[in-house]
Amino acid sequence: MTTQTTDNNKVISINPRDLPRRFDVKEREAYWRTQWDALEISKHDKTAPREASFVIDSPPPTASGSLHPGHVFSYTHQDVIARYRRMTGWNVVYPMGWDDNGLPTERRVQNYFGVRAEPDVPYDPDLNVRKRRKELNLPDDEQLVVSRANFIELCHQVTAEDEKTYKELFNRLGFSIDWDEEYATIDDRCRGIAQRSFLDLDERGHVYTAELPTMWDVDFQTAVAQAEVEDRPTPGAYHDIEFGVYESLIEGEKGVPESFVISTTRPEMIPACVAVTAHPDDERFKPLFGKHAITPGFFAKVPIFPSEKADPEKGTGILMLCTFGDDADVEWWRTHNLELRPMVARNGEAAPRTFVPYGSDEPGWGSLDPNRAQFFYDQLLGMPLEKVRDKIVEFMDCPGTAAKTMQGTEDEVETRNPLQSPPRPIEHVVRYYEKGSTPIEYIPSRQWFVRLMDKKPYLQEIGARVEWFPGFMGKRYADWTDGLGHDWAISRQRFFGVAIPVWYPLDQEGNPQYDNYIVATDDMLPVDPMLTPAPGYDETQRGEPNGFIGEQDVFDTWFTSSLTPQILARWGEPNDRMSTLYPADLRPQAHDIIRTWAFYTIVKSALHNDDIPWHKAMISGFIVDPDRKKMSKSRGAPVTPMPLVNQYGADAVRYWAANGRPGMDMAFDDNVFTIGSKLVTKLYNAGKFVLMQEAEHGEINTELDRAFVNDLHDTVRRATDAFERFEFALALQITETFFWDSFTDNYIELVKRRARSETDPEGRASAVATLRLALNTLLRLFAPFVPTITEEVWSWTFAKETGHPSIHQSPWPTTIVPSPLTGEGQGEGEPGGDGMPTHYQLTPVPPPQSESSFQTACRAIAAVRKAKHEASIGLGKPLATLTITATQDQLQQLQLVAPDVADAGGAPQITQNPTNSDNGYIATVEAPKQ
RNA sequence: GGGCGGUUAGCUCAGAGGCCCAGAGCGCUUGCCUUACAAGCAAGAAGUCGGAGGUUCGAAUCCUCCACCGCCCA
Repeated sequence: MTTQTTDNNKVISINPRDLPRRFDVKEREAYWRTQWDALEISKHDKTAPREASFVIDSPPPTASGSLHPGHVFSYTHQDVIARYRRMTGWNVVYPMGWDDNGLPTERRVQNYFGVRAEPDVPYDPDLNVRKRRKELNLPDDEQLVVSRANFIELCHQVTAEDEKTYKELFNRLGFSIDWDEEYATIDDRCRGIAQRSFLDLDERGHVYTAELPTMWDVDFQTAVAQAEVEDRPTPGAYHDIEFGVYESLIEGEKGVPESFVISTTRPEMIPACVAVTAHPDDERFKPLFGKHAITPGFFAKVPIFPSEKADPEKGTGILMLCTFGDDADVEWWRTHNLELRPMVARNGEAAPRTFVPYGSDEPGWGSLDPNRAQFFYDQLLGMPLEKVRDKIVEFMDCPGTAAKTMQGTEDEVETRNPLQSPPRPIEHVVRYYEKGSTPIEYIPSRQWFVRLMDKKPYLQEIGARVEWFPGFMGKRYADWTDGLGHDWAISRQRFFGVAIPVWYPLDQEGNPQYDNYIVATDDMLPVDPMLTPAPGYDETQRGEPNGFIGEQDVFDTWFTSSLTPQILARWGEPNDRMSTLYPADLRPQAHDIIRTWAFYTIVKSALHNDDIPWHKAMISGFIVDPDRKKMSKSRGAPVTPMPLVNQYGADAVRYWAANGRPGMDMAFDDNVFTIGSKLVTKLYNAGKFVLMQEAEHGEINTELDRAFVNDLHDTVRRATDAFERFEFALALQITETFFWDSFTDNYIELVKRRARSETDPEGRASAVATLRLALNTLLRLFAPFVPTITEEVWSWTFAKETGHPSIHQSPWPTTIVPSPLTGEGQGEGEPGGDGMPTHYQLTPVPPPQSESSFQTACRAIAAVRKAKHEASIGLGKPLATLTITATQDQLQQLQLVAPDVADAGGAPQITQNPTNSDNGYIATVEAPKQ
């Protein structure tokens, strides 16, 4: 690009012939990405004080997940804010991390390599999966069993590859991420911080370990937390099954019914039934309260008690409690001190159990007829619950399971089958692990928990101190917190995760002393208790009586990712920056993870720091299908972002994303990409036109120009206001409308001739100065949205003129915006120190005689166009005469800008025709005689 | 069942007390190769602002109820 600098008194203009006719998006995007790296536009000043910094706690993506338009959408929102904040003088800290530990990666590794980890397999330092599979002649559908350490290595290998794909897209889109701050939630640093978090929570008494019924996924065989569970409509069936009444059948008590019918969707849980309940006001069952039921087939004697929570409308109104069918069972079991009969093994199959007579010393489940119970039960062994259900229904449809047979053998007793009628199919909602495909079970197991149930009001109070954009998202957080039903289960029975830094001493018999657990000391972090001995022990004592064992479980992924503000601030590390980077300023994220990421981050910040994790949370919406449904991978080919960038260019894709307001879902509509491309082209062409005008430097002295600058100021003010409220979509719209309608379609057309005038050097200088001021300003307003094209046009002359090689390092065009330089902004800012750059001031231009002069000119020229159109005169054709009819007042207004209007209309001058009726400006035109 | 959003032109969406007797882009109709731009410019057609009440001089906008769509939670 060459610029012409003829002499010092002329503006620097460009020769359009130096520029390609069309903007080569791909080539220039690649060029500017490289330039931005060289100019370090994404770097921040590590020595800057807290109040001058703007810290973005960006979401670390799971790279093993698939990229989709939603990523582009919400990450663009962040970058728009980051770029805007940089221009307003903030020291923007914009890091990026990867949240790769956890199930999605494990699953991907399992599928990708065809492997499975097992804890006791020895590590193979030279493992080559493909080779080994071949050696063992494994069929494709059989998994190779590898060691935990090998498996973890494979996870790292896969995520490293996947991260590249993400990084490439992020760079293509021009995200101004500071990659110096890159982290992964599984790297040494983050593992250390996650474990430090555990140590701190332990010290403060917020964690505990206990053997409790916990929500469990039988496929992945791990505990899951409430936040990871979702309800899904699932086909099921009601089974009406008759239970016996002990007091009546066995003891012969009069006035007590012999039996009652329970309607259940989970007949497979009958062996685990430990009680029966109905509503206390339910007349039908009042005689049963205080008595005992006999379960069909397994002949357990279980109490029948009244409970307010039983719904008389549901089923037959009386229900069985099992250990454990659902949340309510857990609650009843706890409050009524019921027996524990857990029948589901961790793999989701019926676990081996022994039935014994009541009163026996043998361990086992009591039964009035242990032999028959055992006979039935043993047929269920090794079956998944679904099969168990079928089998039990089968049992219930034969007389031998009837409770009444307790009075004698089935031959002697006239009875009927417990199953009263064929199952009645229904659809009901069932809880699933969000990544699983088999319903959640409640299985008693030893887990680690963070105590939350006692902290709801406190957590709500902290959440309320965060400023949410849009505001209603704050209510989502409050509602979720309000509805918490469990403490946070933080242990997971996985491999690729952060180890829980605890050990358990073993007693003389080699039994673990869970309550006397040993935690790591801070200087050991990060630590793997499976590899490092507990403090005070040596490795030879591992697993030995009086020795120790290390905790095998790892943390819930959210346990680490909830620490992103602390990770960024390097909490507890030698270069701890908590005092300069914490709490963060902005948490951008989508609304689906308010209950997880946002919630847990607030939990951690509250418990560790008694503070908010960030001042503001900007919540992005979702990308939905054109039919308003959630975009799903299952339906058709998913849209992947990279082809979109290739097709439309990064700026156009960003334009699309920036059109989605915070909190609002947006339909996927490729139309908007086209609009974005058009904007890019328009900026290119408008830039070319403005900068090719040659003129002397001069004052902006013409009424039209001054009025236009006045409108430009107004646009800057409104766009800035919108940005300050995180309404970037509105800011874009304001800028775009002004650019397209006011600037290119009207102002440029009005001054085109004057800008080239040979006879009016002052008017020409004024026009060119205004054009350049407007372009310069509008480019800056657009820069956060379409960084490439604005940088391109900026580079032609403005980079040199302003001394800012990159527009992205140039100041935002206003002085009213809050920033560390003006001492406003976050509310706690201090005035900027000496040597800080001053804001870019719009050239002080004197006010116009009438603020509406520009609008007047626009209305008048529109009337001229209309007249020309109606007279079938081409817009570019000259006119012999131009008469404008309007009221006296309007004509007076028009007088101020008449020469420009006449010029733009191609007329020598305007003939005024006053009228009393106000119909706006009406033009009458005459073409020149041929 | 509860909470939160949404419902405006054929499509995608702005507008949240008077500046709107209703706006943009796309699509549609008509005209224009006007030396920045045909990926453009201009002129047009097109909507009882989901429904019903209410407040008000005045309601797309505020209040109440209802319907439908979506999300979250039971």
